[in-house]
Amino acid sequence: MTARTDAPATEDTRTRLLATALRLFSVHGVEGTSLQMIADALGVTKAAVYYHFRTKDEITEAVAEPLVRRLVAITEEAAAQRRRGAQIEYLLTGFVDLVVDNRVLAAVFSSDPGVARAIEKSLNHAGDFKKDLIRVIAGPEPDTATLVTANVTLAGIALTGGSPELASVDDDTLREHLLATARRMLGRPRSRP
Amino acid sequence: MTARTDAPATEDTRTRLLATALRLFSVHGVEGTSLQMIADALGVTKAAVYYHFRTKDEITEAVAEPLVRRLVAITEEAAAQRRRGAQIEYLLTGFVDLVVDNRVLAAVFSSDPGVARAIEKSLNHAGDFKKDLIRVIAGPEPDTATLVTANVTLAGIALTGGSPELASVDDDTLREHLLATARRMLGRPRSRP
DNA sequence: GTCTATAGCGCGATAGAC
DNA sequence: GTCTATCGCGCTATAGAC
Repeated sequence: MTARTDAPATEDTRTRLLATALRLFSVHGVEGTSLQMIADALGVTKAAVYYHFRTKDEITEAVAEPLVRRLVAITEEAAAQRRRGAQIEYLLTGFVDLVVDNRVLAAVFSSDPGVARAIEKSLNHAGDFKKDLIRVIAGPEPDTATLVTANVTLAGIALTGGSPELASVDDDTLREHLLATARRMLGRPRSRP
Repeated sequence: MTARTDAPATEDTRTRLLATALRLFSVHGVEGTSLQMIADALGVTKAAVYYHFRTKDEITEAVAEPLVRRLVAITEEAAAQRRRGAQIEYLLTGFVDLVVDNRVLAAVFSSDPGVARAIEKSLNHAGDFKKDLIRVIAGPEPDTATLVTANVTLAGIALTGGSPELASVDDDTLREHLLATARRMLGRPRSRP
């Protein structure tokens, strides 16, 4: 029973491929990364890449999947908190951690239109995770003001993580400042008229 | 002296082309819009488009130019205000107006990596307008906390303008809420420790 | 099961006819 | 000022070697 598991030996190349794609996506963006680049970096041909993934969108989705999974998990766990304050606090810390851990990639995935399409089309939940996220932050039946604030905060955090001006800031410092900024926006929703 | 001005009769087609490109960019994004689409929408061939612009980047730049010009003007006028509070207020209202007037396009231009490249490579100031913008908001020699807040706010506003969840909100309402959000973030910088 | 070779098609771009 | 023709490259697809 040494080599008879369900997981095929392909996993290794597949994993290397995803790691390579992730690195290239972070540097050149998704649309800026060609299958040829990925193949060259791996030392194989384009067709070999095509054996593991049938389309570029599938690669994009596979690279994004761990991030989206983590985001969905954070959203669900946040929603499970009893107090509203705890829900928001849980989601903010989780979201900021995610962005800081993936800096450039989070910005690329938040902004690159090709990525948004690939993710929302395939990651089976049909791309509602973004809506769920906003709903936890803004609460049930939010007014427009709250919706706008939630959108600005989350979009701003995601993009700011990959901002070149802040590349020299270390992770812990960035995390702290992003959290402080977010809390200032959303921490005490009851203090609004 | 009817047809002997320096401005060639080409201006008309060029303008139509830019208007068409702007519309298509707003719908499909820049990378999602092919020269063929633009040509078809105009009823000409790709090569005809190439008579007016040498590259797709040039079209992108030309479409973005009025927005960037307005942004640069707003930044300069804001910097010319005497009091810090007036500087921030001027820049915020101008920036929000710009975003609301161009909703989808502002989001596309803020996020699409292809656009960022095209703009920053060609619009002669070498793309420093973004830095200038942040500098007015964050003030001279800003600390990291202020930099982060400024980045989150501006990026968030630009992206939120084009957010599908807020498409049904009318311009005036959106403007009001974006401004309120921004002011809450940046309006009173002295109230920070 | 993993890869190479090769081909089709669309896109951005160029050269040159009208 | 607009067109046809053509090129190189990127994504996709298939046939077949190992």
